[in-house]
Amino acid sequence: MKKNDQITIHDIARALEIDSSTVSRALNNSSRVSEKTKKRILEKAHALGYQRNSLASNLRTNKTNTIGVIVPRISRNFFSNIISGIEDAAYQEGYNVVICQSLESFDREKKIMETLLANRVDGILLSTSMETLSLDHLKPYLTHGGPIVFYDRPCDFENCSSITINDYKGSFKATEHLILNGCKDIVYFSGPETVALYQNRKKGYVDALAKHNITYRSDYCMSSNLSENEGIRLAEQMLKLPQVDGLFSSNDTAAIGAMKYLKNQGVSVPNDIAVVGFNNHPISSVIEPSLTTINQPDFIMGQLASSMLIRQIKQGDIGVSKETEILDVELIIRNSSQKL
Amino acid sequence: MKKNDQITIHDIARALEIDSSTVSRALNNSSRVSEKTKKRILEKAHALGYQRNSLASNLRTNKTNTIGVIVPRISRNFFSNIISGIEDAAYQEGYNVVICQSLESFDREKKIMETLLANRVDGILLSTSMETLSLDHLKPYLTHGGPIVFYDRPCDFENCSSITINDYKGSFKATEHLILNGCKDIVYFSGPETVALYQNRKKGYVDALAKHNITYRSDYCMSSNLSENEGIRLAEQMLKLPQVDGLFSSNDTAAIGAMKYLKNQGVSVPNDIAVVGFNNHPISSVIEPSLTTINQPDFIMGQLASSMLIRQIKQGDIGVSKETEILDVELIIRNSSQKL
DNA sequence: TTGTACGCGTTATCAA
DNA sequence: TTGATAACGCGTACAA
Repeated sequence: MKKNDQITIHDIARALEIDSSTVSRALNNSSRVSEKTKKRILEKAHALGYQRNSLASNLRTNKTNTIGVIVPRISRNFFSNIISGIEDAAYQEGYNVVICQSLESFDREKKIMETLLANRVDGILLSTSMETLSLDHLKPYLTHGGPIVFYDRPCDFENCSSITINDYKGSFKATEHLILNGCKDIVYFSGPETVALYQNRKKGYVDALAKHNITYRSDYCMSSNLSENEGIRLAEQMLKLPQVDGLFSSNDTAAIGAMKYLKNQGVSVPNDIAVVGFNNHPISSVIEPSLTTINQPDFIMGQLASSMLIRQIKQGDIGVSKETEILDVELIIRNSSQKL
Repeated sequence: MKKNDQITIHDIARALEIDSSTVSRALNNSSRVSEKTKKRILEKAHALGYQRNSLASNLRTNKTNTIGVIVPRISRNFFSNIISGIEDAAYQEGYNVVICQSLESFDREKKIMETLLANRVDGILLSTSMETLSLDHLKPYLTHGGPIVFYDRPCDFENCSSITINDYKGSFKATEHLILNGCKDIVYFSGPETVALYQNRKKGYVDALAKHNITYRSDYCMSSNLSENEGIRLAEQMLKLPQVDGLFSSNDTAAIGAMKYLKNQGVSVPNDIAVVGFNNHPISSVIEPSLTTINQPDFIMGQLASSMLIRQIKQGDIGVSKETEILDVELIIRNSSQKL
């Protein structure tokens, strides 16, 4: 377990009585080395147990072949599917992926940005934390690092591209679905309204009500961090309202908490209160009644974000034009929303 | 978005008409620099927008302050909880974490090992892929890199420590629980029996039967990759057996697939067939009937693995003695296993 | 096709 | 307390 026995290209060169630059070229499969010496070098490298030092190589070339991913929380099913998509595309392009969790903390996000810049990743995929209100902490990376592409949580910053899902439309569809199923008094669970994504979702809810001539009442709109416990708490609060026949939660987790509470209280879903969630979390198909929800193309979003970023990295400084891709969503109708 | 405008310690040195080595010392908060010049340097560094280049530093010091984590699949709840634990402990020690997915592929695992070695991570946390039968691909890293600690999936290799959960005991408890609830003909869903972890779980099942004088029948033991679909398939197969009154699945996912199938076929859980799973997956508490299962301390296992590895990294070559920690598990009794 | 010579940005060593 | 110099391992412009 000593660390001093590193074999370098110079060791190979010495053993073969050639120059290290030739070894370097051979190991990078350059065409400027004869097949014969290339073969000799590769054999000797293997025999000596040579292991390339990417640190040195990256320092020299000023590239790391690595993209950084900042994700609010890995353990959320939605994000781990995105990560799988990101890795899938990156892997095919020969890029490594470094994953960092902000845990929804702005301070951690800032620190991560510094670390990624210090480690000279070639580009960054970013879904901002819920605490992130200003994006100034991205400037050093954009100046000295590389491109940043936002995913999932929409942001508008300098020339950064973004790829998100159509939160507005999903929310609109979900709300309208409840209305078409006879709901008139629909409670809405919102996330933090400082976050653009939740502003969009709320707008979808409001506009769907408006389209069907239902008055928006602010006490029917409840904000939280959308955890399961908050879902329970808000459901309790909801039952205190004069009339409620529908609930649209802007994520499944809170919807599930609410459903558990309602079941507990003997309130029938969907007959007393119809429920629609957002995310298509695996639990939504298992819970009883199964939860109507909005499916987002998470894996695909990851793939697209990854390849968009890598394309921009390869383009270099020139021609990086701001792209904005918005992916379509799908209403998945199950049992929680259809009154008998 | 140009990359040539990197400010280095030399730029700072030049601006201040001092030597770059002093700048380096100041930036590393060395005590061998006067407070006065330290302050001047830090201010100038900030003014110029200096961003440390870790690549160069790591190359020079031959340390990266980074640990690599190889995980079969991030999107499995169990593993993402482990990762959270790993990051939590690493973060506190000031280490960065690089997460890589093998996707249960031996080839990818091999490739990842090479990448991590090339990038000179200081140590590796490894949960081997299901395809991994030989561990020879770890040798280069152990020779030229640093320590490896196995987590979750037990492995015995050279002087590598490991931290796992007590699969045998969990499995024994689960099986005995079924027996004590009146089951005599208990089907067992095993994972690939080439994997040590599943060997241990199987042994727990077999021994529990033996303790209660129930004959083990090999046709009651069914192997698969334990996906939900495999759970469905095996459940179908299970119903063809002469007598079955219990099912112990070595993970929740397959148990859930089976429960869905049984419900579909009008077989009552737990009255006709009692079911116990393994993992305490979030779905297990939501499905109806709720699933009795084995809870594993995933987050804690991650924390422990992380701090064990970092301790070994700090110790260096000397004194790395092989440690083997086995964490206890807990039977969580719910409704799927208690006959009325 | 191969060799020479130097630089990437940082830090360790030695001397002042 | 600071400076001068070399070295980490690799890649590349240039020359041969």
